[in-house]
Amino acid sequence: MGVTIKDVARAANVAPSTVSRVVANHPRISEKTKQRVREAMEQLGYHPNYQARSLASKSSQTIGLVMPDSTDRIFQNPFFPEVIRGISKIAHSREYAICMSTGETEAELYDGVVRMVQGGRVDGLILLYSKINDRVTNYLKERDFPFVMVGKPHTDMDAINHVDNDNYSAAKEITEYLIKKGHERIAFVGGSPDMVVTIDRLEGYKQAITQASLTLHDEYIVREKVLREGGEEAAIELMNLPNRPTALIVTDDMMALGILRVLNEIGVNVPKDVSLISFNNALITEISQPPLTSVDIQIFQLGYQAGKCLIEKLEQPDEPTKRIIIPFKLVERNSCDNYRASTQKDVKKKK
Amino acid sequence: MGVTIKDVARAANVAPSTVSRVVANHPRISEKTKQRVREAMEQLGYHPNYQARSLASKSSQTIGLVMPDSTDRIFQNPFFPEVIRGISKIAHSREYAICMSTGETEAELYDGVVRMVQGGRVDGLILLYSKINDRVTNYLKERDFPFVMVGKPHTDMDAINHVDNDNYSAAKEITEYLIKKGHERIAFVGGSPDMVVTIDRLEGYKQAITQASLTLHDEYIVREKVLREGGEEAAIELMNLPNRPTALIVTDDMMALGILRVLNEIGVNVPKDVSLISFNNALITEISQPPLTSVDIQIFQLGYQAGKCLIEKLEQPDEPTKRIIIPFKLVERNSCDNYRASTQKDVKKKK
DNA sequence: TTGTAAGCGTTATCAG
DNA sequence: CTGATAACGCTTACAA
Repeated sequence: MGVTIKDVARAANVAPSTVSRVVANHPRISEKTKQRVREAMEQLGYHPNYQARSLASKSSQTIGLVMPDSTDRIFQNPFFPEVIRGISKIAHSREYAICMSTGETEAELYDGVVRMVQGGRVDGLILLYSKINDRVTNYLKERDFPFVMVGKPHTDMDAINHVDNDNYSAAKEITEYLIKKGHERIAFVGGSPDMVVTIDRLEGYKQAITQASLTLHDEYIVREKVLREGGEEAAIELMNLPNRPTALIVTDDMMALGILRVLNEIGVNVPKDVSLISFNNALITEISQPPLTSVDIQIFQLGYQAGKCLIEKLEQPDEPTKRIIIPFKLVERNSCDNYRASTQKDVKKKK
Repeated sequence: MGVTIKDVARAANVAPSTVSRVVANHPRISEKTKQRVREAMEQLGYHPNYQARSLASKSSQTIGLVMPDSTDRIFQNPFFPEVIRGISKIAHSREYAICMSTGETEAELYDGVVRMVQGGRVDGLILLYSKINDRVTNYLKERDFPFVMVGKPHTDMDAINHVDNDNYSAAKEITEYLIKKGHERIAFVGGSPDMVVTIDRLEGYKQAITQASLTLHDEYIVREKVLREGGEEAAIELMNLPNRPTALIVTDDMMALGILRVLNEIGVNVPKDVSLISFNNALITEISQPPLTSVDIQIFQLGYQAGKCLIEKLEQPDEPTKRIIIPFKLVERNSCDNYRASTQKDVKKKK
């Protein structure tokens, strides 16, 4: 295919090993030869062969990305491009390549990961999801293969590098935010119940409700597997409740958007009749009408820090296990309003 | 790191080369030894080392993905996850890995590609964009490196494998669709003017307008670099025109969504006052209110076929250059209506 | 500071 | 049908 280290060596009148050293910027090499070799490289258009390098050095300088299985349409969630952008950024600057692994089913995905790992294609992995009892996670832990998780591990928190938001606090905070606005009947619409993020946020929500001495209604809690369709059905059911909620916490912008639509269809106005608040702060929250109040979880940072953490681990294997918490920020737009009893049929107290 | 071909050979009492043959499913090998070797592999948990394999066979079995530079927020466009899903599907089934290349600037991106190519990291590339005078494209053409483009090449159409929609016809068709609905003042809001897709669609639009003997107003044609913000400004300008359009063709769903919002804000109702039709048929078109009429360009297929085309090229280098056209389909939702003069101040004729 | 030579884990070319 | 053996392009002791 191309020009090899030997060609360069010949051209520069040095040994191949010297060229290798120049490429690696080895300190004990004279400036003179460095110059000479670099010129030769330039002239011949030399580029190191990564396969050979990997083979010899037993490191591929590439990071593997593991997506959740793409059976549902979760993939269309802008979350992924954005984390990837963050990971790319740091990877690029540290000269790591990025390899993706996807699969339609969990088994396919697992297979892909095993091949990547055992085949030596990647030095480490970043898991772009966190769910309970995950085969991939178990496999990696068992093999003691370097990886970092975006999200909170369900078990072994202290043994798994991860970068996450404080989802518990975030959910608690926005619930309190709604309570402060006078809402007492607040519903929670979460994603798949086996995603850790759902669990955490639900916990924060519950805590806030309880702490405010409000009653926790089971009917107000919905967790749906499918990102969109589920949310929409859930919304209708919630609205059909005899004592329907006046505010909705939705754990994903896309889902919230879907809910917004059905609400409109059945004549429920946001934010007048129902307040809506969601997570992720994707581009669409700005575009939506009304623009959605949403929790900015800093997806880009999530990715960037995950990448950084992994690379550090790879380059200094004795680096301690880390837990990195990315701050969140509530971005207020126009989907939340104060509770006004007057607009509701089933009036309670409250002015 | 792990168990190698030699370990397996020893365990099965054969030569390493025999193991290699078994892995490759070489025909001239007895069933007996195949069995024996396979058992040994199973027992030892053998997985071939890809780096070594690549080095020896001079093929990496991986496909590189080249994204557009991520300076604007184009990356948040659901187009990308979806093409990637398509590419993944075929890649997975043919046992190819996927390597991503991104960069913030064009230069960074170009660098990444060169490293991938010259470093032997990938056997071929898929470009997920098509723009005029692209450095990456030129480089690949010059080196005669296998690649396929998603979209239509600006030049050398016959020499570049590509998969595309017939964007000219698509645009023409939807323009005619609007004309049939009675619209005579139809505006075109496209993306960056140096993306080939913008050029093609604009051409189709123009053709339809001219063929219907309507006048082509320059003020009705807008091309904006930035995906969202641009579109929104454009919409306001269009609406401020003395003779404002009654229908808008927007070349991207996200953009259309943004436009939809500003239209609402300035009191212009879609579809009553203005009809809106867009491209891509992303999930958000269903969620939007009103749901958007959009052209389904079958993004998944675009990716799948691009992957297939590349792999075929890689495995049979004498495969002729291909041009694959994926059919589109207009998906009617609720953002288009018949033109009704009554709702407009500046009444023309037309019933 | 630089050169020599032995791998890294495969595949491929010959023999047999 | 199977076994030696030489690459593949690079890194890295070990020498010099």
